Amino acid sequence: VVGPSVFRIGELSRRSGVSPELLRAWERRYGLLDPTRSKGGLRLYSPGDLDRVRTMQRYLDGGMAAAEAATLALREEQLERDVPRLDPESVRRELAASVDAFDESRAQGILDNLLAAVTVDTVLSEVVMPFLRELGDRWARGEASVAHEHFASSVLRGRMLGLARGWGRGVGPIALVACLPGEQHELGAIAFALALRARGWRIAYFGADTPLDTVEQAATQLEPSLIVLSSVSGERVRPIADRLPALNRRWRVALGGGAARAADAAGLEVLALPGDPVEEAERVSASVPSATA
Amino acid sequence: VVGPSVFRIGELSRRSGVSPELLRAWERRYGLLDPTRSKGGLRLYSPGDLDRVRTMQRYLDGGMAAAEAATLALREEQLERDVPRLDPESVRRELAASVDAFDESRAQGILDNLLAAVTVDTVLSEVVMPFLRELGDRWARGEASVAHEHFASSVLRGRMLGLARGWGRGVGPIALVACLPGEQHELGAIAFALALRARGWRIAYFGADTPLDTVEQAATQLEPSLIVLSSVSGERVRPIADRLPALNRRWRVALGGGAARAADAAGLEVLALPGDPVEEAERVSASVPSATA
Amino acid sequence: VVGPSVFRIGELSRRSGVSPELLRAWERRYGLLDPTRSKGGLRLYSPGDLDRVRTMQRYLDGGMAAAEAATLALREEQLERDVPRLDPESVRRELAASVDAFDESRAQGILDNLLAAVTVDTVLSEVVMPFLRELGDRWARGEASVAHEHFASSVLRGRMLGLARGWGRGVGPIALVACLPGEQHELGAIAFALALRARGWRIAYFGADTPLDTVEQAATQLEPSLIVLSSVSGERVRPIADRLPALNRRWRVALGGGAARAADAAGLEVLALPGDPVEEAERVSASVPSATA
DNA sequence: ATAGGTTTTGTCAAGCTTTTGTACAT
DNA sequence: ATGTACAAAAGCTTGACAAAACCTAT
Repeated sequence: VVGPSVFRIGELSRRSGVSPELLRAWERRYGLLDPTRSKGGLRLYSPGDLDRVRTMQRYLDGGMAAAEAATLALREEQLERDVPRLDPESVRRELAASVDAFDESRAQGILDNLLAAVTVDTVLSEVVMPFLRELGDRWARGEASVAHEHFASSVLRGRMLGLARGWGRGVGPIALVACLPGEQHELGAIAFALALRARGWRIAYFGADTPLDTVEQAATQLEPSLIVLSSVSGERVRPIADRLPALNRRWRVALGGGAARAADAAGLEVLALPGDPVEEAERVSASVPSATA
Repeated sequence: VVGPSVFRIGELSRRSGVSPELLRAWERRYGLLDPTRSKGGLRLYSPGDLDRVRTMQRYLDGGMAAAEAATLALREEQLERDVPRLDPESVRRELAASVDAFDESRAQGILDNLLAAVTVDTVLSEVVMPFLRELGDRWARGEASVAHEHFASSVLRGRMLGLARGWGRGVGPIALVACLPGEQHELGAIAFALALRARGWRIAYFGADTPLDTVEQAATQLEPSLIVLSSVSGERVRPIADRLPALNRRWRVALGGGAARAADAAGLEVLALPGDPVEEAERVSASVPSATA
Repeated sequence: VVGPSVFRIGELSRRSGVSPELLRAWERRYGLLDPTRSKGGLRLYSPGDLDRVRTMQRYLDGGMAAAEAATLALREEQLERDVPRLDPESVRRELAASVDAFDESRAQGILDNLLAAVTVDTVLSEVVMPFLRELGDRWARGEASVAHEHFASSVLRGRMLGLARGWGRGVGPIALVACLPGEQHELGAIAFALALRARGWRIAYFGADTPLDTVEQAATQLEPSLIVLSSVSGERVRPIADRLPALNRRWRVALGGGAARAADAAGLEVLALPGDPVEEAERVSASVPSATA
């Protein structure tokens, strides 16, 4: 991430304007730099090291004392000058770190920055969904606890529902979104609903563990253009498989997440949305006639 | 959120103009500051501490005794932290205070809190639009400067255009939104467009000072369900009044803001939207047939 | 023009300007060259070897020591790689296509991808600014309409102001950024401000068409380390030329864009920033040593 | 506000090693 | 052409020092 180690101390000094002695002092005292060494023991610095020295200089110019300047230079994020940007990989890593520390305000800050820089679609498909997958994997490997998973999903759920505010309003086609009976994981469903909303749909959202009767009753009243039922695990499908055809006759029914794969396997005729919520939303949305005035 | 502890007492003194001895006295006597310490025992202050000192100075300048000033400075911070107030009145007051101080970051924070709690519609009609009106009034009374108006509208515009991201996507009816030729104030137009977006419309936005030829050309390409032309002042209407009927024959044309009142007066047959952007958007949207699947 | 495809050490020396002894030393010490041999044992070099020697020389001139220069010359490809493959040309073409179609959502998608791949600096100087220039050219040639220009600048402005969120926060030096009276094009000013932000500055931004009184008043309150006034056209400078010296005495004033060239021509003593916003920001930032509060 | 002591930080020096261009002998 | 030698330039480590900035307590 920092580039090859190519400068000796003299060159770093020339480029930064900091004397070699001082560079060594900063290394020794604050660990500002950690150069690799040549075979003979000479320090070798990378372009990233040069950046770090310059950052340090900026803080010094700003009136900070060396020790504090160095601390800040070492953890760039703290200093709140972070330009929002999206490197999905590192954002996910940061998000993971904040979840590990149960640091909600940091997590919110990361999401704030992200949303300031980039569309909701991209946040969902490049950060949120991959992050959830990774968290699941880490949990499976025993590296993350149930507590972490709970924490992460409550933070993300709150944030996404914040974005969702008002999503039932308007003139677009209506999608009724719910999780299958027994299913507690809502995030996939919410992400899908948000992506539809970004495409002008109106959303009626029913959350986790929704009985089919509820769905049917609501649908009778709302006459949605699409009913989306979601579950992570495919096992939620079997218990209600015999009721889906009736539902599907009357409305257009789609299954999302693990349920989609199970439905495919079971030969159900419903629309399957097994993939990334944003992509599937795009696909579904493209297949619906557009509104006219 | 006070930030990292990075200033030694000398720097805090330089930035606040309060001597180090006095800063130490305030700490000892009133507990105004509670700096962390370096390994060697030096005081380390955060940017938040600097704010507190400045608040203290404000009270002192106001003629208050040091003890009282300190108590108030401490209490004020307490209040800011505890009360995530949603009372529109006080939110507008806070927003005004942050604009008076040209404090972008505080203004953003207020808007963050607001948007986390409340729909975009509400933010627009309860806070942003009234705030702009008040700012205009204060300006007319000589209490606010052009500088404040410029600053405020930059911040709000950025924020609202942030919310706008992706508003061209989807399946809803298309609204072409622009400001009349010569009109530089975009905020009303953006607010209206956002409110339409919240109702599922697709937006094509062309910004300030848009020539009618431009509008016509874009409309030919996009075939919008509605063309919205906005201006604060009614004077922008006369120069183009003779061209509106032709436009209105081919598409549905609406005028917003001051332009609406002027158009009414001039007996133009276009749709007039003189009121609050959100209400007008609701009205317009209700009158357009909804999309069906 | 094409020389022999192999040459002996004397010829390589003449062409590269490196003494034969040194060439042999580089071969022995760093394995920089691996010449074939003539029947009699003479070294035979290829044109590729000459390239490698020249590369080595480039690095040496760049201040690197011989061992490092050689290592880099040997894995040239490795180094090129760390510029993430981004073809600015084609991105700009795509952007142009989406603007031609007034397709906001596609434009946002392109920008999302871009921000995921490279820094804000790069987006500005490789894509946004060149794109705007091209759009201007296409407009001059009658290939793009005012509608397209309006549309594009709305989208880009929203995006850039999104990235701007929080740019007033922090501890860096303050830059007051505004467009000259009469100037409506803000994108250059915003780009410059973003580039400064990425270098640790705090930004107070006042937008298009800002009266000098406004600037002065805000400056009195903020005491910025730099005042940046921008305009595309040089004509905005004359009307206010007589007021600049007074401003410049009290604060450090810079003119950006077309205004910079006009100011130079008029013999004004202010700092001129005629070039690419990112480069100029780098230059300014290096030359303004300290923030004072 | 002052006095007397401590911490922080940039700089310097001594003594030794590594690196590298050039020179020379075979 | 090869191998060795050499000396200047640039680095390394350890240790020390003094000015500036801070501390506490009176």
